Amino acid sequence: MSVQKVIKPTESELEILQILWTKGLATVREVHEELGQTKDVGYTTTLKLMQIMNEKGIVKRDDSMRTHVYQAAVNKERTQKHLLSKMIDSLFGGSPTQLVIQALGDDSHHKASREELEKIQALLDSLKK
Amino acid sequence: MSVQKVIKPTESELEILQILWTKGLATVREVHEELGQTKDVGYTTTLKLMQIMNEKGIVKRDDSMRTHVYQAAVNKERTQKHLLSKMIDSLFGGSPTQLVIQALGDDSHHKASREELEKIQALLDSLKK
DNA sequence: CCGAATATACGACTATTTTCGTATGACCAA
DNA sequence: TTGGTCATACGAAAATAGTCGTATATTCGG
Repeated sequence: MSVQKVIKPTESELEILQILWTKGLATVREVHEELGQTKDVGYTTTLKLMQIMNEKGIVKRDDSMRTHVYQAAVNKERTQKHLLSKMIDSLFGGSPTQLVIQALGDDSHHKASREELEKIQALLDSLKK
Repeated sequence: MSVQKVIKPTESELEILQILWTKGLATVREVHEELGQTKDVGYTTTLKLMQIMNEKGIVKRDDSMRTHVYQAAVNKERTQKHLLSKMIDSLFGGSPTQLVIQALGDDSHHKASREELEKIQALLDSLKK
C-alpha cells in the first residue's frame, strides 16, 4: 500500500477536489463548468490548475484520449482529517475538543439535528469504551 | 456595536493570534519566543508580521513605550466560528456532524482524552434536552 | 477539404505571503 | 561616554498561488 504523501491542497485545489470527489471522473471542461457556478475564471486557468495538481499527484488522469479524464488521487476522508488537524493546531491550540465544541455550538447556519446528535453520541460511546 | 470586518488571517497570522489569545498582552519578543518552539524564523520576520497585522487591524498595539505591546483585535470565538463555518461548507458538505466525526476519529496526533470526551458528552447532553 | 470549436501545453505576469538584511535609535552597564 | 544589546522601521527578495494569452493539435460538420 502506497504511502500517501502529505497533501496540502490550496484553496483552489480544494474546490476542484470537491468536484472530483463528487463526480468521480471528470474532464477539465466539466470541472470548469461546475466551478463557474460559484466563481468566474478562464478555462485555461482551471486547466492549468488541474495540470499542476496532476504533477503534484493530487489527481490522476487518463490521457489516452484527446480529452483527458481526471479523478482525485487523494482520499477524501484522509484529506479532511489532515486539514482538520491543521486547523486544530493553528486555531484551537491543538485541542480537538475545543473545535468540536465550537462546531456543535449554536450556529444559525449549521445546526446539528437530533438525528445527527445521536450519531455523534454513538461515536462518543464507542470512543469511551 | 462595531461590525467586525470579515477576517481572513493567513496561516502565520493565525499562529500569532493563537499566542495573543492565550497571553492577552505580549511583546514581539514574547510572541517570537513562543513561536520558536514550533518553527524557526528570524525575529524580524515575526516583527514584520505583527506590524502588518497591526495595519490590517487584526491586532492592536500600545506603542507608547519603546517596546510595543500587542494584543489581538479580533475575537477568538468569532474567528474560530467563522473559519470553522467556512470549512464545514467547503469540506464537509455543510454538515457539522461530519466534521465532528472526523475530528473525533482516531488521530495519532490529536487524540481526545477521556476527560475531553466527558466534556463533549456534557455538551451533547445539554444540546439533546 | 476547410474553418470553427475545442483540447492541451506552456510560459509569463500578477498578487499575496513569508522571509530577512540593514538602518537607525534607545537603553544600559561598566 | 561608549560599546553591546535590543527595539522598531522598512525595503525588497523569495516562495507560493492564481491568472491568462498564445501556440498548436485534434475533431467535426458541412
